[in-house]
Amino acid sequence: MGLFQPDTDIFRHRDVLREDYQPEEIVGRDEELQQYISALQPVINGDQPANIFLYGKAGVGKTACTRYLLSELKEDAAEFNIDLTTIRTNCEDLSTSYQVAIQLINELRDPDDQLKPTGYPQRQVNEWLWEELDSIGGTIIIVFDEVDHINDDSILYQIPRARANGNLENSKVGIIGISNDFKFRESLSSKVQSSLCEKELQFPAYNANELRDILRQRADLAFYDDVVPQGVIAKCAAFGAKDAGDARQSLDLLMEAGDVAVEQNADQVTVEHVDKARSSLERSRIVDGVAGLTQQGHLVLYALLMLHEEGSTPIRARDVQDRYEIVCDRAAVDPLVPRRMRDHLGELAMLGIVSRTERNKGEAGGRYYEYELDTNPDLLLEALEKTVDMVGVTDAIQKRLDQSV
DNA sequence: TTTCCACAGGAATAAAGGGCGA
DNA sequence: TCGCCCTTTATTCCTGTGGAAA
Repeated sequence: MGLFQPDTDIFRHRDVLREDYQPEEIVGRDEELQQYISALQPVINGDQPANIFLYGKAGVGKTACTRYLLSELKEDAAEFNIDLTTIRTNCEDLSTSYQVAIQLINELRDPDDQLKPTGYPQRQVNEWLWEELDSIGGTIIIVFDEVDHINDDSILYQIPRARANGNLENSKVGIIGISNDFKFRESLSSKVQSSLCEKELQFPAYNANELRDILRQRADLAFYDDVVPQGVIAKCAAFGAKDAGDARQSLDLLMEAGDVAVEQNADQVTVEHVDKARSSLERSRIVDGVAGLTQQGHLVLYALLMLHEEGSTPIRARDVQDRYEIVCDRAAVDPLVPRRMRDHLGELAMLGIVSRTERNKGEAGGRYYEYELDTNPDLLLEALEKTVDMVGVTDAIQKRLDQSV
């Protein structure tokens, strides 16, 4: 027998479980779809499209509904001879309006006429953007997914106003902004709020029943018959429901569980596979999170890890600072000021690596956060050691620690 | 009810770094 | 190469905040 042989085939169409799969039918979002349809109605009437703002936690179907409705809208628009173009931009890796504009231009331009991500004057970039948009003509809907990643909102202001400001003549542009962050709306300047948030749709979290329906629908397409028992569906649904009614998490888990089953040559996915999948997803989440940190982020995490091992957590930022400065000293790196160190702690909290609890001791001690690890420390250490720039640092710290013992 | 603690986190700004056109 | 432009990381300064204590 050769080195390679086909896996046991329990997957019919594995891609059905992927994030970018577009289901033919949306489950459990009837009410939201109705509201969404009426918000998009002006397009079919040939009017200027409304700007729509969608918010709701991760994995509650905002993107899926948008994709689904826009493809329906395109078909219907064609029927009524309406010239409709839709552009989707994920702002996940874009932090400024400048980058967003470049990304949009590149999406509209030929692949051999692309802009580099930096180096042009802002005004020039804007002019190019209006040129590209105006040359399309008709109705244009631009979807900004994860719009909260953009730190300045100037593009969200400029695009809806472009026609009024004389930058566009042939095209009617509408924006759909999608965000996980409820506070994002508040953080927008009032002029953007009034234009972008003409229509607001809120997507509530899925409950466990809706999650089960979604998982069942996808599992029936993704796997062969009788491969996924109801107990597995229920377990994956419970996992998503526990966190935030997150369908994406549940689907990822189901796919990973399927992969585990394939690896083990099983002909059914079992609850044990789900457990294994869960820890493997957790592991890669941590490893990726840690790998994305800067060296200073690693040092802060390392300091917190040491404190955790000593049983000193939960701990307030200023006490972390003391240890952090020692770590920096041993690693021969200049320590950051407390304000900046707190930013790194906040970033760790955002990644879910550490958790923090607000404390308030009033006049006696003021208001502050206490931080503690929210992750398996062994996993963290493993992730830290995997990270290139930490290799030398952890070794150096370890060596000096050994010496000082 | 007012005061006040001690940090949270926003804003302004600087410095370093990297890509661009000319 | 130079000057310009944007990004990232960091510093400094400052206002906001919630609840125990006065």
